[in-house]
Amino acid sequence: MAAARQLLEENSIAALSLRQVAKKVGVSHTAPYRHFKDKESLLAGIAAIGFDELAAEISKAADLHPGNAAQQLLEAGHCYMKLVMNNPQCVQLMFGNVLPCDDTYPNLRESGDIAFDSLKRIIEEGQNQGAFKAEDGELMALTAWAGIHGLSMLFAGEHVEAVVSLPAEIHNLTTAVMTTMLEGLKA
Amino acid sequence: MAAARQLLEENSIAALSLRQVAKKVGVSHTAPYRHFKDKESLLAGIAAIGFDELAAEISKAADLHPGNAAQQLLEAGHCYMKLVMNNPQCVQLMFGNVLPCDDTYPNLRESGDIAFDSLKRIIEEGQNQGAFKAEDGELMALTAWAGIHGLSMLFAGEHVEAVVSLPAEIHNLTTAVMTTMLEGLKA
DNA sequence: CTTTAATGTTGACATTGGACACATTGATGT
DNA sequence: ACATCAATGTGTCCAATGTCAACATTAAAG
Repeated sequence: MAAARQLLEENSIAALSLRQVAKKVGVSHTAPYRHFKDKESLLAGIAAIGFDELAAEISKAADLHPGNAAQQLLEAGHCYMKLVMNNPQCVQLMFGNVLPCDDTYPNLRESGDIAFDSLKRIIEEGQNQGAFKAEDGELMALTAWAGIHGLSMLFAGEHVEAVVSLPAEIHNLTTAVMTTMLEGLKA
Repeated sequence: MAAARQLLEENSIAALSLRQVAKKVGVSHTAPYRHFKDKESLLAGIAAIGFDELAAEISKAADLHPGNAAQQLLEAGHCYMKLVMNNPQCVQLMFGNVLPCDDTYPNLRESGDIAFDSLKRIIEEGQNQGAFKAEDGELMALTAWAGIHGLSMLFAGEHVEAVVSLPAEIHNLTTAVMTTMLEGLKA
């Protein structure tokens, strides 16, 4: 899976072939089928790891700023952005319509839910602190998720002017956009 | 291209083959190469059409509510969401990292810019009306774009609970999320 | 020492993207 | 009327790929 992930990021998602992975690992071209039913199954495994890393990053961001939900959310946004920029192809796998989102891969769905929960915890903590308005927490978490997600996807897809390709610039822009979005969440 | 687009939405983006398209149109499997250099080139053409339709939808939404920028933005969001839900695979093509975003396909980039401009016009009109705060319009447009984009991508990827699959539910949820995001843009 | 599950190997097959040489055809200039 | 030529389509061929089936190895378990 490590080899597959590396090859995935080196080339595009469509260009990843099981045979390449097998060759990189140094086994025959059908050996991967002993570990993964499908090509899709391997991809689902990689995507699940991506969600796990995302959840870990968000939780870590929350721990960094105890008692300050707005700061936690901002920090989580920066982590989200960083992860997307560093693993664009993997993110494509996680959020693109490449994999079925039904219960074909229970691990995948579960990992995704855990990541969303870690974000929801930040929102709820902010509500308890009185920093965020006391509306439907799920809905507010979805709003925050959508904002960060959309921004990072636009960046990863290079749909923002190429001027803003320096990490520092991205950081500033992320802060600006998220600050605006935070306005709507505050109490 | 129409046949290709239909096949694209019927199956996944990876499953689309030029040969299928050729068969559907009733020509030999190499005939498409007279019109498109590449498979990628055909996909780029489809993606460009997608951006054109998006731009048209946003402009139409703006015309629907003259003088009310907030309402225009909300309407544009609903159009965006509708378009994404109706053409998920095409959107995948437009925003996924499938196609190179440099100047390999000038039409593609241009169509994308036009769509973004149509959104930016709404923001600027809102600023002129005094409805939106008078900060960097480009940045505010990016914020709005990110929010709508993220939300619709999450929906299209079925990352939101399956309970919310009815069109009416989606409409309500979109309104709720966008209303929250609008807060940060208002004067 | 046998059994068995895990893992790997070889070989085959269909599908696909793409290159190439060749045929058809319709408009154009003489 | 006739030659020219660009646009379009056709058939053939090849390499890469996903997947399957039959067979080999090997290490743990009884």
